[in-house]
Amino acid sequence: MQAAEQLFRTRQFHEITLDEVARLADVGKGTIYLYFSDKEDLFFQTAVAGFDEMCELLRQNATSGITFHDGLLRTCETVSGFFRQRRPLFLMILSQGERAMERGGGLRERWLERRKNMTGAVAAIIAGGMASGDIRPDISAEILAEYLLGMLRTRAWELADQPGPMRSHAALVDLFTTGAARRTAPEHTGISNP
Amino acid sequence: MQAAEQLFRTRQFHEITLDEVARLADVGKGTIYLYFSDKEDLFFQTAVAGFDEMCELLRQNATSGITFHDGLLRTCETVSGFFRQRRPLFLMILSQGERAMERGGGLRERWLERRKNMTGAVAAIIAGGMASGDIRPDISAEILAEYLLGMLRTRAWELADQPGPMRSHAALVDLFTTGAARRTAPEHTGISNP
Amino acid sequence: MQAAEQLFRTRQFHEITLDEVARLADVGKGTIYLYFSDKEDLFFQTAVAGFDEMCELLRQNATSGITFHDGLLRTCETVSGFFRQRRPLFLMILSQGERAMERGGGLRERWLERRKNMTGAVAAIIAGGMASGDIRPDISAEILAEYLLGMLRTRAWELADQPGPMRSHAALVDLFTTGAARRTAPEHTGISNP
Amino acid sequence: MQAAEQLFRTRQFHEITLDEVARLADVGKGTIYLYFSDKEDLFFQTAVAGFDEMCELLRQNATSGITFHDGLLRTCETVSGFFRQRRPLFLMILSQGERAMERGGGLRERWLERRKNMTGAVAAIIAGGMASGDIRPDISAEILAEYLLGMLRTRAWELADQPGPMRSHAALVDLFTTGAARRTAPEHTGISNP
DNA sequence: CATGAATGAGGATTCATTCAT
DNA sequence: TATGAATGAATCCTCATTCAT
Repeated sequence: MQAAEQLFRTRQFHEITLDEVARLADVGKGTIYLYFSDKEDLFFQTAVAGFDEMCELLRQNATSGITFHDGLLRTCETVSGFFRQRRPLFLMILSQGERAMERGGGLRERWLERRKNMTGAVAAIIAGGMASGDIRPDISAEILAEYLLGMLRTRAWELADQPGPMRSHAALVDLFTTGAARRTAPEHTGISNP
Repeated sequence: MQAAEQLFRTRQFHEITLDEVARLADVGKGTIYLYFSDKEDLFFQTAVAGFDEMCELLRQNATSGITFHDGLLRTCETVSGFFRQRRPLFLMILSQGERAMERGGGLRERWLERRKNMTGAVAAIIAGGMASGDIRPDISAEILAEYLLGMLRTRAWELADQPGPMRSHAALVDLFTTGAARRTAPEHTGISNP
Repeated sequence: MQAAEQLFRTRQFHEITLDEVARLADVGKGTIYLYFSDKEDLFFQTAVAGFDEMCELLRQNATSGITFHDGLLRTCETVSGFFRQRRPLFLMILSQGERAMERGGGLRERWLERRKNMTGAVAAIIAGGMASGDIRPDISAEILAEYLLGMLRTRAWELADQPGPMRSHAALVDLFTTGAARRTAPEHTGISNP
Repeated sequence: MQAAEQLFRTRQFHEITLDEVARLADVGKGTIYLYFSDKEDLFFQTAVAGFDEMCELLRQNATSGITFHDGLLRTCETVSGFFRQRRPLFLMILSQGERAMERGGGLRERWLERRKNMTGAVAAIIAGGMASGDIRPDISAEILAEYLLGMLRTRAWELADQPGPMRSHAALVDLFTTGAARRTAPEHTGISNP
């Protein structure tokens, strides 16, 4: 049924009719209401499932025995794909997020849990970097994770059509780790200063 | 009339009725259609005006004769306030953005222009940092501006309720400029590398 | 707009669609919602208007300077016509009555007031009969009015298709006033015993 | 299965879902359709069963060897209980009555038969009164029965919350038999005229 | 016989938009 | 130019009914 999340990937909550969902899922309209109490419920279940899927991928990245740098790179790729592919879905999550807060039925809890899950998955990888001495320890891994996610979102949405060298995730990781300031000594991340 | 953007600040596009807008603006409903072709048009005009307002502020920051670092700080503060205060407005822009693309009437052009305006205002400040040698020149100022904006958005939205030291803009600027990597010489808030 | 009460005269609440009402009233569907908050509201306004109309007629009967007996007769005719013509409307009132009690907006008060109005109009005539010595004083006029209304309802609904002498209102009034018991001495109401 | 008439006692036809009925009866929803062709059929069967039950009680009253007056009193008590307890059921019968007329399947006949049954049971008792000389013979027992039922309905529905002396069935029987007119010889509860 | 998941027709309600004044 | 009453298309949701198991 969530296969009808396909619609949520490309269009917005209020642009999608349940008739459409039903038609695409090839079920009767009433059938949807057997499994979801609401249009909103359908949306949240779908969103939550998306999060879970991504978190699963992230966790797989984390457990594979590669270096921190490569792990971070792969994390970026995973998240990037998700963000780019599901822009409307994430927009919906963003905009409907607090709407969920006002609803009963434990949605609030489930929602916050998933959000924390996603951030946590990235934070875990960053925490690994702290442990290995690659990442500064003076900012919490969670906050760094949020900022990294913010940059990835920017890349996926605002810079989606930008050409050029900054397209590589390596460059993004470099910016995230070494910052925007000019460096006198060349670094190890592969982007050579002029 | 745009004073009715007050509504857009706290609620979503499809949650706002034109009756409300008209009532708040204290005009007849029909009057709106004398000045805006559409509900969507009203929205875009409002959004664009918001952008212009912010750009104006940014430009004032840029021209005042302060150091790059202070200018960047003030820029962050300006943008932050805008982001925090107008989360729903920006969400609308984000989500309705491509809708605008498909519409006629030069909206597409006007929209892209304003977006470029905002990014440009931040980019100009960053370009100043490049000129002064504070910012690495190997990534275009526009892209750096986008990322900075992304971090500011993250701070305004995702980290809105986070307590602690990362709340100061100084900390955010530090992260943006020096990066997340551990530095050999522990130097926490300075900008220039040793 | 209440001219669409015509529909309520012949069909039941849930058998009537607002499309029908709108079509018959020759207005847009939305227009109905400008004047009635609800389908239920439309129903109650209509019902109340019906009551008022009947009460108006009853009051006209009461004020005309005729004997008690003739007044009662005319009252019966008036009520009868209403009952027969608006069976579904009254059924609705009956069945939706308590529904109204649970709703806010002063509907409860308005409803009880109208009901009391109708009973009161009949009770006033009966009270006249008490004053003139025609009606027994040991039962309150209101209760007698209720029973008379009950008999009229029976006549209008259950006996609608009964042929024969009991069709005349005179006979009903006789039954109401002199009762069902056998009388030894002939009375003054015109129905002679065999 | 008709044990689910419990629902019909307190709510209206269109407020009751078959899911509810099935759940309460503790059978599958489909099972209902094995025994009833329709929701309406279920309703009529239930209503008819209610009538039969009441008629059975009435017949028991009639056959017990008590005086006419006591028999009438007990009849009133029996019917009253039924009316008060099943107001919604009778409303349904009233309002759906003609709907039954338009349906095939002999429902019309079955319905009219039961109606005649109930009236007949009361009429039989009244006919007994005619035979004993207690009841006037110039109005058919059936019609008198209808009016008596009408008064009982009024008492059960309209006067349900009325306090005071008219609450006793004796008073109602008195009104029915001796009428509302003032009597020259004040004789308040007796049945036979002097 | 019994079931209950699936169905989809049907209806109340909202709200952007128009247009006569 | 300003208005706001009128409009009706659009959509969520319910629930009687069916039918494969």
